Amino acid sequence: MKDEAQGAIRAVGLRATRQRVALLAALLASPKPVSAEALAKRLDGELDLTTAYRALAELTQADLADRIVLPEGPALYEAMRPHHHHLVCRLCGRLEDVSMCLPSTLTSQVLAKSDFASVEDHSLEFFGLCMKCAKKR
Amino acid sequence: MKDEAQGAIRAVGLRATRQRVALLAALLASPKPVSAEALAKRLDGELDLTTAYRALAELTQADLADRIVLPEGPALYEAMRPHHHHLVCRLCGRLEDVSMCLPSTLTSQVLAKSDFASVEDHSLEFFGLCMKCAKKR
DNA sequence: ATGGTTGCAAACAATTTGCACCAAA
DNA sequence: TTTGGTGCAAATTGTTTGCAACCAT
Repeated sequence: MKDEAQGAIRAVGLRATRQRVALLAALLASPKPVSAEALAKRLDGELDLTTAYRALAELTQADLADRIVLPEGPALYEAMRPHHHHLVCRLCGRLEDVSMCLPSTLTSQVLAKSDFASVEDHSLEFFGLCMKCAKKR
Repeated sequence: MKDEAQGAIRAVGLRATRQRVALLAALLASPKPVSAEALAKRLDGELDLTTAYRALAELTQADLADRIVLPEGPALYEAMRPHHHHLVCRLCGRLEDVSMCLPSTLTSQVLAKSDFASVEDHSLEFFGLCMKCAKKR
């Protein structure tokens, strides 16, 4: 796991410091997106929260990590995986992966109708109620 | 404009205070989404920034305003209009409306494949380069 | 060796909260 | 009149920056 992290970091031209390797390894090991604070806490003593923010910014720029911004709370990070989206419970925040994506025709229609030169990316999150929270109502 | 704002506020069961009416009127008058701070500044003396935040939260809950959270910078607000999305320039932040939306079949597929009880809403923003910024490269 | 990287403290940005005063219904 | 709303100041939360010590290459 650490080896994979180390290789990936070197591959994008970054120095493989102890902290960055530990961070990416933790990210790869995490089944769910996590906040910078949670990562720093999980790796208590191995890296400072400031370093976590700096490293996450680098990994995100290098496309080794993905940064998810939700309407509430801190940004969440996950190791880069095939393009996907999320479904978030409005009440408890529970988060599930969504593999489906926009039809590519939609993106080209958006570009065609716009005054933009290019449309390169999008963010798409779904909001609803998870089973548990739906039952409580 | 103020009358429209006052009526709308009363219609959702909120008190039509001077500040709330001014805020919603400003929101209705604004062609583009604006931050709470920009609104408070625009209405300098008419309402405090704190009040702006409080009022915007109420209007948003009452579906009179929409809150847009982008990956950077403060949340932006706009008077509620028919459901739509945005296209944001990665370099200058220029923001354009997108009237197109997800095919409804996509949302039901997402629900079907998930462990959720319902999918009620989504956020969808597109990112690209506006004409001006594309030329500068 | 040396230039990028780290940790700590301090700054910052966006937003929220507490509380005494004020105003809409 | 009374219940909720407002402004101001202060607290919180999330994130960034400055800088001396440090370590990967």
